[in-house]
Order: sequence, then structure tokens, then C-alpha cells
Amino acid sequence: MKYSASKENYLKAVFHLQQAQGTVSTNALAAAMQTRAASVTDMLKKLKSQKLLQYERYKGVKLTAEGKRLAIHIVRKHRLWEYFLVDKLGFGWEEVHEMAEELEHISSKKLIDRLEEYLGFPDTDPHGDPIPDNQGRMRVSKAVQLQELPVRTTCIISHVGDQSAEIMELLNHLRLTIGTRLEVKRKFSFDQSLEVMLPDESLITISQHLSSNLFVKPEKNLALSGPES
Amino acid sequence: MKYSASKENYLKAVFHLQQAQGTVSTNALAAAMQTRAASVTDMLKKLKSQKLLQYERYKGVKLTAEGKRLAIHIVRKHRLWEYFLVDKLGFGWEEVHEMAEELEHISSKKLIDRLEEYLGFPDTDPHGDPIPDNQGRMRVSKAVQLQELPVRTTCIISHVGDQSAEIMELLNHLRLTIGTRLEVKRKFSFDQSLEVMLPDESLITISQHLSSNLFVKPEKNLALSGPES
DNA sequence: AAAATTTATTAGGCTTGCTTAAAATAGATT
DNA sequence: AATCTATTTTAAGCAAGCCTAATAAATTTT
Ligand SMILES: [Mn+2]
Ligand SMILES: [Mn+2]
Ligand SMILES: [Mn+2]
Ligand SMILES: [Mn+2]
Repeated sequence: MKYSASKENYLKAVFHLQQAQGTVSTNALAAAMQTRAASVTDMLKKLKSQKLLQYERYKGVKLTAEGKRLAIHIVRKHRLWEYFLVDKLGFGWEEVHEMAEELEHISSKKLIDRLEEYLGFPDTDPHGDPIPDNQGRMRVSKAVQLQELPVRTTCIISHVGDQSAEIMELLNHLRLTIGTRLEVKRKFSFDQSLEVMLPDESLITISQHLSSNLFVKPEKNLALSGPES
Repeated sequence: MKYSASKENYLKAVFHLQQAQGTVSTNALAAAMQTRAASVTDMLKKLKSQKLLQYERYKGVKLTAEGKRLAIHIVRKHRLWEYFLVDKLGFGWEEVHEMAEELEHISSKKLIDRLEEYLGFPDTDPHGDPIPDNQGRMRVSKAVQLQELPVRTTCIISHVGDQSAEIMELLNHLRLTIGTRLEVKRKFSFDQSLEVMLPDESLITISQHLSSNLFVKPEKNLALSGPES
């Protein structure tokens, strides 16, 4: 069975939205797809008739097992192509999302499996998001928002919360990328901004907007660690 | 300006057909596109209104300079992706045409220029067809049909006449590929078949149908070469 | 040159994916 | 409970790309 690029994009959008919310609203989908609610309703009827999602009018929407399987396969293709573009063709992580948005619709399963092998079975894409394997299995991230860490915690940047070139432009400027180690030095209650220390011991300030979109893996909490001998 | 995959396919088909014939007929295009003549007429009107081709009813069709420029760019993408699939991902030359038929519609110009660089600026695709450069320049092949060579000529296979998996299946079986050196030993007037010698001195028979789809570059004509001392 | 045949175009209709405007339903407010 | 408001659906229509059937033009045959 082959589906249009438009249907694949809808499935992917429902998949991402139902990670955050449980069930997905028509308006949320319209916003994500940059289209109108009426168009979404039309498409939901079609996808329902193909048994790719559960949908009752006025009740929101959820993927079926088959819909989810397909959505994950699109995500897999998207992330493998992004990895290719950065790792092999030398693009910056802020440039690749748009191209992957097209490449993810190339249909050959064999092509994507060969590409994955060629790339050396990468675990995550250039933005730190996990790449599903060819069975659709996907590692679950234990990362938390940088915003939520207490002062004096050391952590490593694991992924970014959205795919916009804007957030990556800012991170490039601040010399922050996936894998960068940070220590949270101060939190300002006035605007929820953070002061963090980089590996070179320089200090930078991070807005609440940015820190809520930066996901990190905590390393250790210096405040709670026992005294060194 | 961005064009649909369908329009790009039409432009490419007109381009290939007008290489052989000068001007292209509606029916020839319908056959090449695997569609109906009525659909072709519809599309020709649209492409004409976009000034991509010259078209007068009942008079056939020819690309404009802009149409040709676009068509060559699609051909460039098609062949670079084919090269990638064979050289980097290890596909056989008989497997890649279908995938390239989709990949050629990926729009990013920067992507294809980076890919070309990554591949080392190949001259020809896996089937021996020339790859246009990023200015649309394309080497002209001096190859001739194997069928046309006189007996005792040595030659090197330069490209195949169509993109079907069937011809490549046969060539794989006969251990013939781009770059293989052949000597025409005999021509049979009954069915126009040829007997040719391979580099390992084995002899094989080649049908007229195959030899008219095999393009070669003549090396030297042994019959005319002077006596060795 | 007329007739027959081939080739191409027009007419009318279908599906997909989208739009705006109007109507219906659900949820919140009084 | 009635009313207001936000959300969602329905209705009607458009463009792209295809189809079949009918018609017209060009070409070949007689
Ligand atoms: Mn992405
Ligand atoms: Mn996409
Ligand atoms: Mn194509
Ligand atoms: Mn080719």
C-alpha cells in the first residue's frame, strides 16, 4: 500500500502531537499542518476509512496500530536522511529539516535500510532525536527540560525541542550543540532565566523560552554528592 | 519556480524524445508517460502557458530554452542519484532507475551540488549516460550501436540504450557491463546476430535486439591496421 | 479527389487536496 | 437552564491530473 505525501505528513503530525497530548484535536492538527480545520476534517475521514486512525466527530483523533507503524516509518526515514545530510554531505543541523521533509516520502524500504547500514546504524539524528530501527522500535529518551534542573546540576544536551532553524541559529551562536556539557549555576526567579557554565568555564545566560526547549540528561547533582576524601 | 513531479516527468520525456526525433508527437509522449493522449494534450496546454515548450495543436511539441534547462536539471539529478545508489549504497545497476525516478524530484539545488561533490564529480551514471554539470552542460557521446560495427572491430561498451531491468538482467548474465572490451568476430546476415569475443577470449552470441541497444566506442579496426613488425 | 484510417483535440466527468462561508455541536458563563 | 463562545463539521467550489467517449484534423489509401 502506498500513501500520498500529504497523508504521510498527516500521520506524522498526529504521531508527534499524540506523544505530547493523548488525543489530538482538529485545530492542533490544522496548526501543525499549516492548513485549515475544514481540510483536516476532510483528511481525517479519509484516513479513518483506511483504518489508519480512530476518529469520531467532535471527539479528536488517535492513530491505530497500523497508522502508528506507518508514522514511525516516516519518522525513521526523516531522521536517517537528516543524518546523511549532516554526516556525509556536510550540511549544518539547521539546514536539513526542509530537505528531509521531502526525502522522507521516498518509498523504497530497501533504500532506507541500505542507507541506515551505510551510515553505520546511527542512534540519533542531528537534533538528538532517536532513530527508529527497521522494526519500528525506538529508544525512549530519559531527557528532561533544562529548565527543570536544580542549580548546581551538571548535564549533557541531548536534544532540541523543535526543528526550527531559529533555535539552531541561537544554539550555534552560543556554541551549544548535542553533547555539550553544562552546569546550571543560577536560576533567576524574575524571568526563569538560567546562568550556565560551558566546558571552557565561560558563563552564558539562557532564557526560559530556550531552556524549556533544550532537553538534557542530568549527570550528577553536586549539591547532593558526598564529600570527596 | 517549483513544478510538480508530473510536470517534471513530462519535461524529461519531451527532452529524451526530441533527442531521437526532432519534434515530439502527442502519442509518442503518451506512450512514454504511460498515459492517454487526452491527458497529454491537457498537460501540453499547461506547460505551454508556462512557456516551457512550443506547442501548436496537431503540430507536435518542442522544449523552449527554459524547458530544456529544467529538463536537463532533472536528468542531472536522476543520474547523480543513480550513481549514489550504486557507488555508495551498493545497489545493482538494474535496481536503481525506479528509485531515481522519485529522487530526481527532490527540489534542493544545494543538495544536488553537494551530492555531486561527495560523489567526486562523476562523468557518467551507472548505465554510461553522461551527467550534466551544474551549468547544464553535458558531454556528447561519440558512441555508436554495436550492431553497426564491422567485423574485427574492437570496442568498449559505453552505455545501454534503455533503462529496463530486463536488458541489464541479460547483460549481467552475459558478464557484459559498461567498460567491457569486445571484439566483433562474426555477423550473421540471417538474423543480424553477432558473435563477439570477451576479454577472457570466450565467445558469445548477441541478438540484433540486444546489439541495437548496446552503444560502444570503437577502439581500432584490426582489418585496417598496418602489419606489426 | 474521395474515402478510409490514423492521430490529436475537445467535452464531460472523476478523485485528491485544498479553500471560504455557513451550520452544528460542545463547553463555559451567567 | 439559558446563553454565549470556541471548536468542529458540513456545504459548495476550485485546480491539478487523470480518465472515457465523441469529434475534428491530418495523413494515407484507393
Ligand atoms: Mn527534522
Ligand atoms: Mn514531509
Ligand atoms: Mn520521476
Ligand atoms: Mn540511468
